Parts: sequence; C-alpha cells; structure tokens
Amino acid sequence: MATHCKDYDFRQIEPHWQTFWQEKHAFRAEKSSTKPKFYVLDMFPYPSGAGLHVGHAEGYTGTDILARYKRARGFNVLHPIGWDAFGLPAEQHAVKTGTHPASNTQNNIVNYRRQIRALGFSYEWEREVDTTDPKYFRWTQWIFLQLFKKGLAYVDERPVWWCPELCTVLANEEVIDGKSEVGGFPVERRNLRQWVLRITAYAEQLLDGLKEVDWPDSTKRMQEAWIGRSEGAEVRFKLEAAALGDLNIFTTRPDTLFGCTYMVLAPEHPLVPALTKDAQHSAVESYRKATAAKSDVERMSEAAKEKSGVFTGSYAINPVNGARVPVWIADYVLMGYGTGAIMAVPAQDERDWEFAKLYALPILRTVQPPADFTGDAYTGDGPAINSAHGDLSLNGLHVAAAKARTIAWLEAKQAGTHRINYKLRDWLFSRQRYWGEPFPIVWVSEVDYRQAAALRPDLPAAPVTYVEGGVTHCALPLPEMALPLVLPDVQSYLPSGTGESPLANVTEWLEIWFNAENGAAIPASQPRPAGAAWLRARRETNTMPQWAGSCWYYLRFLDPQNPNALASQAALQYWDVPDLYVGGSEHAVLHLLYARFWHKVLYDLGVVPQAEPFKKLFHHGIILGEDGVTMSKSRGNVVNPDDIIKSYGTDTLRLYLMFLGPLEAMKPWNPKGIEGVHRFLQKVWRECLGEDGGANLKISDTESDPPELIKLLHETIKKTGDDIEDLRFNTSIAQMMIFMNAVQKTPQVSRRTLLTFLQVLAPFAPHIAEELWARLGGSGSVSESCWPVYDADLLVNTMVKLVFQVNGKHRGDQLLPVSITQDAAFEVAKNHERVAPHLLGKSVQRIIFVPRKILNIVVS
RNA sequence: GCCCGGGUGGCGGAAUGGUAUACGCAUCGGACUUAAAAUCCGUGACCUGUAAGGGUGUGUGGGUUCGAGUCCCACCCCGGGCACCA
Repeated sequence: MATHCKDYDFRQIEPHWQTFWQEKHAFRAEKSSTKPKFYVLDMFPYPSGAGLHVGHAEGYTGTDILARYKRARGFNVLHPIGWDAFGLPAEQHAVKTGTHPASNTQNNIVNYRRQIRALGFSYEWEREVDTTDPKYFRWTQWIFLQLFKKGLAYVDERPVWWCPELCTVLANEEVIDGKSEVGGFPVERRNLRQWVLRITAYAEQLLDGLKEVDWPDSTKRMQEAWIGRSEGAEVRFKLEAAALGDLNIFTTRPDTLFGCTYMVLAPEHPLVPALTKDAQHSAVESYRKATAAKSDVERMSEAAKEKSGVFTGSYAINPVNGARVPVWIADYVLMGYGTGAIMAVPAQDERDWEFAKLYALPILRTVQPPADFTGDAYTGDGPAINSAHGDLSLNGLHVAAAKARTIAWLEAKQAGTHRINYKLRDWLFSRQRYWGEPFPIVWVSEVDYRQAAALRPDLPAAPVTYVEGGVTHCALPLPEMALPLVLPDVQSYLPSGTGESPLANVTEWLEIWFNAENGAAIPASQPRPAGAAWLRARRETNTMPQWAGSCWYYLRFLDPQNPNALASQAALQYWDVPDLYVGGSEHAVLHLLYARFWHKVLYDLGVVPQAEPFKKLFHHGIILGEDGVTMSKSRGNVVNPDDIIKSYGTDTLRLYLMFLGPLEAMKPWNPKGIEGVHRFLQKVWRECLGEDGGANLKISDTESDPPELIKLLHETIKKTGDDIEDLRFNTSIAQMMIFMNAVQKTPQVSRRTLLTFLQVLAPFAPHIAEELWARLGGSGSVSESCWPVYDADLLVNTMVKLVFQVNGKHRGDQLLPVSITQDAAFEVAKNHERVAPHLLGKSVQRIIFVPRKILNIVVS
C-alpha cells in the first residue's frame, strides 16, 4: 500500500496518502456512536481569488493536529470545512468582467479545495457547505424570517457612504480618507432605507453569556467594551416653555445633579428646532448644517481636538433645585446614545469642563476633591457638597450612596428612573448589492397587508413599515414553504444608480403579483391571477451582508443535507456546539457577537438546545512576511503554501508552521527555519529505512531498547499528548526532535519503539507517518491506530540531579536518590569540591531544601 | 487618553518562584569525501583569566524572597483594541 520510493520523495508520498484517505472516507464522523464526541471547528474561509495563504494554513494545521489526535484518543470527531462565499470581491470581479459572480466564486472554491486537500487536512468533505448554495441560504433566509416574526428586524433610514461618480453605495472599508478606494472619487453620506436587526434587545444576555464561555480574556473584554453597559438614571428636566414637554437626559452620575449648570443636545435632536429662539436661529441652523456635513469619523477626530457649540436661547428647569439652566447644542453629544441629550456638570466631567471654560459657563463643585487634587474636573469619589434643596440632601454622602438617594428621590417625584444604557447599536443588516442572500420579503400596500394578515399566522405583532412620499409600505414575508428565494440573473452587476442594488433593475423579478399564501409570484406585467391571495408587490432589493451566512454555519455542519430543518434535533443534541473554535482575533467582536446573537434567538425559539454557540475559543496568530511586516501582495512578501509544498512537502510545511512559535503568537516567516524541520523529517526517514528503501538494519525485532530510550519514548508520548491538548505544538515538536536525536545515537532500536513514535508523529506529519508505518509493517493505517499509552511508572525517577546553591547561587549539582533527606544531601553538598570552597570560613545560617530540586545553603 | 498583550543569545523561541537560553536556525571548528552536497561530532550571552575558576546578565529603576525571566510598584519601548458613549 505504501509507495516504493527509496528516498523521502514527498511529491510521491503525499498525494498517495491523500488519495488513500479520500477513497477510504477516513475522516467521516460516525452518525451515532458510543464514543465521546469532539467537534473542532475552524473559521471557514472566504474563497478569494488570491488562494489560500499560510495564515489560513497555520490555524487549520493546529486544528487538524488536534482532530487527528482526538480520533486516536477514541473520540468521534467532527471536523468540517466550507466556504463563506458571498462577498464584495466576487461582485467587483463580476462588474469588471460581466460574468456571474457565482462562476468566479466556484472557480475560487475549486482552487481552495485543491489547496486544502494538498495540505492533508482531515476534513470531512461530505459535510462541505457553501453559503451561496440555495440549499444553504434557504436556512439563512429562514432564520431571518424567525427574527422578522419575533419583531427583531425593522427598517430605518440610515446614513451610508454614497459615491456619486460610481453611482454606488460603498462599504466603510471601501472609503479611504473620504475618497472611494476605487478611482479616488469623493463620497458623501446619504440616508438610505436599511434593514436593521434589534441586537440591542439581547445586550444583557450577550453580556451575561460571556461569563460561561472559555474564551481569551482579551476577547471577552473587547465584547464587553463593545456592548458597553452603563448604569445610571434617566432624568426628566422640565422646559421653561412648558408646551414643548420635557427634556430627558441620561446620566451615570445622578449624584451630581446639583452641579448641572447647562444642558447640551445633539445637533440632530428633534427638540432643537422648537427650542431655538429667533435670535439664535441662524447660528443654530448653520451649526446643524455644518455638523450634518461631517462624517462620523471627521466629527470625532475634529471635535476631539476642540469643543464647539451654540446656545439655543431656551432654558430647562433642574428637577432637584428648580435652577434655570441654559440649553445648548454641541456635536460632542451624540444622538445615537442615551437620549441624545445630557445635563452638563463641568465640575465633575472633563468634557463639560472644557466646554464650560470655552463658553464661560458656570462651574459648581458638588463632589469635594481630595486636598491634594490639582486637576480641573474631578471625576473621582468623595463627599457631596453644595447638594441640598428642599427634601433632598446629598451633602456628605459619597458617590455610590448619593446616586442611590438621588434615584430614589427622582423616582418618588416621578422626575426620573434608574436606567441601564448600552453602547451597542442595532445591527445594520442590509447591503445595496447583488451578491448576497436576497431578503425573503415583499413590500405591499397597507390595505393589501391587512388582507394578507388574515391568511398568514406568521406575521410579526406589529407590521414593519416605511413611508415614502407619504405612502406607507408594509413588509410581507415570504411563507417558509417558498424558500429559498434565489437571486435572479441580471443584465449588469452595476448598481441601479439610485442607491438600490442591481436587483432593482430586474423589473420582471421586482414588480410582481404575489401570492400571500404560498409565496408564488408572476411578473406584474402579466394579468393578475384570480384569487384573494394575489397581491401587487415589489420585492426587497437589498441583500444580506456577508456576516449572515457565517452566523450559523457551525450548525449546518451537524446535518448539512437536511432538507427539512437547518439541522435535525438529533444532530443538534448529539453534536452540541463546537468544543473548540479556532480563528483570527480580527473576528473578536463582530462575527462572534453576531453569531452569538442569532444563536440566542434560536435558543429562545427552541431551535437549538444551548444558549452559547462557542464554548471554547482560540485565536491563532498571524504569520508575518520574512521582513517582519504583514504579508501583502504590494510588499511582495507573501508566502504561497503551494510553493512550499512543491519544494519541501506538506508535512514539512505543517511541522514548520507549528514549530515557528506558540500558535497564538504573531511571528515572522523564516525560509531558513523550514530547512530545520525538513531535516528532522529526513532524519525520521533515515532512521526507519535504509538506502534501499527497506527497513533500516539497526531495527531489531528481538533486542529490547536501552532503558533510557524507553523512558524517553514514554516521556515523549506524555509531553506530546499534553501539549496537543493545550495547543502548544511548538514544544511537542521540540520533544519529538529530542527523541529522534536519541534514536540516532542508539546503535540499535526496536521496531516497536519506532512504530510507537510514528503514532505520535502522525497528527503532525500524517503522510510520512503513514508511509513509514506501512513500510515498517504497522497494521492498518496509522491514522486509525490508537494514541500510544505511556507507562507512568517509567516516568518516575529514582535518581535526580540535586542542585546545590550557596546564598542562592548555583555552585554545583549531583545525581542523588530522590528520597534523600535534607541532612544527607547537606553532607554531600558540604563535601562537594565545587561547593566546599564557598562554605570555607563561613557559618551556616539556614538551609533551604526542596526535595528533588535544590539545596540552598545560606551562610553569613 | 483608556483597556489589553508583549519585550529572554546573532535569529525564531523554551523555562509549576528553584541549574536562564530546551528545540531549531545561523556562525565557527572538526570528521567523512579527490572535491562538493548530504550526514555526523563539537562550538555557541557578556566581562575577566593561560586555565581551573570568578563576576555580570531575561527592556529600565526599585521592592518582596534563602532564591525572581516568573510576584509587587514606577517608568520606557513595541503590538492590538477602544476612543467626546454623558
């Protein structure tokens, strides 16, 4: 079954065993099994035109080693791969070439599949998924319908980047310094109708769930910061012009209400026009216009340098003391957070202090700073001062107590409430693009919607609507039976020119008679079919963002062919969620947060049995170019795995990627280093086989190995296994090298020892391990053999090198029985030729004895 | 500015508070060879000394400890994230 090459001819060996595994379906997970299950998942790639790079190969090699190891340890392992194949580059390619993005995408997938196979990864190809496959995105659309039904999807006007020259909407990453990435044309903000998912409804659960997952702390912290929970109060300020109602503000420092000397509204705040007095009208208007013209980025970077704002001419009344405070507008207050309005407390807030100084507004300290405090605004803890009026007094109370008392008072007077606020915003879920999942939504009139509602039990509690030119449109979902809604072919992949996706140009698809009961559609140009279920409708032209398909793919892998559900309940129960999820830290927030959100919604719907999708997460590092900077085409420092495989073979590449350093580290590629691991594999080959390709003559079937070698073998089994479990592949490889160096120095070695070593090597370098295993007469395939069991008794040392120190300095050492007593060890040390001189003429103050390790003699 | 992660030979890196530099690369010397490649053996932080040895060394400065790369405090540098979120 093995090849017959005499040398280590990896070009022959590696494809041979790859074919062998493929034909045997060697890595197919068992559907039901008495074995424990293990699900190890990689973040699936976007199949770009550039092909797989070594960065992918790094993470995938790590999980492959673990998957192969776990199989050998008797686990039923699920290790799948697929393609996150919707996305911008394919669409841009389509615009350029006029070919359907699907064809380019499929070409790229073919290339990725070839590269991944060439790396010898033990993926189960029968479970491959492709997010652009209608059989897959049918369920992406289905999940969207569940969100829609639950009232978690709505439509809103949101600002997006629009490039007039290109007639298209651009993604944030396509805009560089206010210019389009392609062509360098100016871009502007434009409000367009967008789908938005109510992820904020899950803010608290998304925060809570982080407590129960085994993730890197830094990633948990990033998600916590992104969700940005803060606790405080919403306070109602009456306006002097009572007819205008109240002004609500959010504050985390209700204890400082007495220090409020002015109010600030975001320039976009809806009350601004009503609050603006005639005398201030022109100033306010021009300030609002100036703010609106700025992008978020400009607004933040410019405003961070210098504060600005305008007085509206109006006043509000502070509920705690009746004080009359002026109302300003300023762009340092953001409409998107809290209520879009704040009470300004310059004495206890640095931003407010800066603003107050600029416009000569009063500053009143209400928290006593420490005596040595020298700064401006004091944001620390301390006793309240100047904070009493009527039946409310905070004076003397520290911050926490003062907050509590204020909130209680506000609630009693109905002037405010305790409130929790999040930085997290709802998720802008639509793109004005062709190459994405179409929304399973049609737009109908209010009258038609009411008619449909009678036929459809699956509509949200409140209809999703948007108003355009005074006409209200209602969003009517396709019935589930009508899924998938596939993309129509288009003449041109160029945007419509109105900011809508290219789909808006496909009139026959867009303008339809729609059967509300079964989702059937015919072009509106044809006569209306008979029956009350047929309504005049216009399809949604937005498509979903690339995140959509990757939000749930880990579930589809459990049961990828299922036509009736995203996965069967049996599969969801048996496989549970991934035991380990490995991918780059660039997805620390968005992908991982979005996927958690969808999972929690599915959990609440009873679709999935657990509340968190990724129990354990690990971020692999980044492989830098030889020059120590990020690999990029423009720098010409990209390493293509295909080239390395050609010159050294996959096993060498895999081993090298793992030997480079800790999996999580950022590390530069070193072409010289790869020679080292290749030499190691050559050495393994030579120790196993002679020059004629037969078993090496030093291999014996009768003689036993020297005890040191047997001990080292067992140490290697233990160390390698432990390190694989901890994803510390670099040190496990070092241990294998130590072992082979010892074999090389041994004149004779038993066949059994070498076969055992090959089992240890197999997860790392599976092709050479299979080849040598077969040639040395191992039974079956090494990939199917069990992980060797080490003999713990052999690892016990009877003698140990005890280190002698004098005053903490290493002065000598000696091999001694592990059970030696302190006194006996001291006797030895005292007379040790290297130690004795350091004791001469000194008196021993103290002896520290750590059995098996050290004897430290402290002398005067 | 705030929150993380990290600074160890010429290089990648190793090290439950207990011999700092495992393993690999590079270097230099040697063996084998007509020669080269491959392979093998040795060398491999700095200062001092003929040597044995002694001293100093894990970004900098302090501290805790019998003993610190590891723990604590302050600072410097590099990388990542967030950034007017009231």
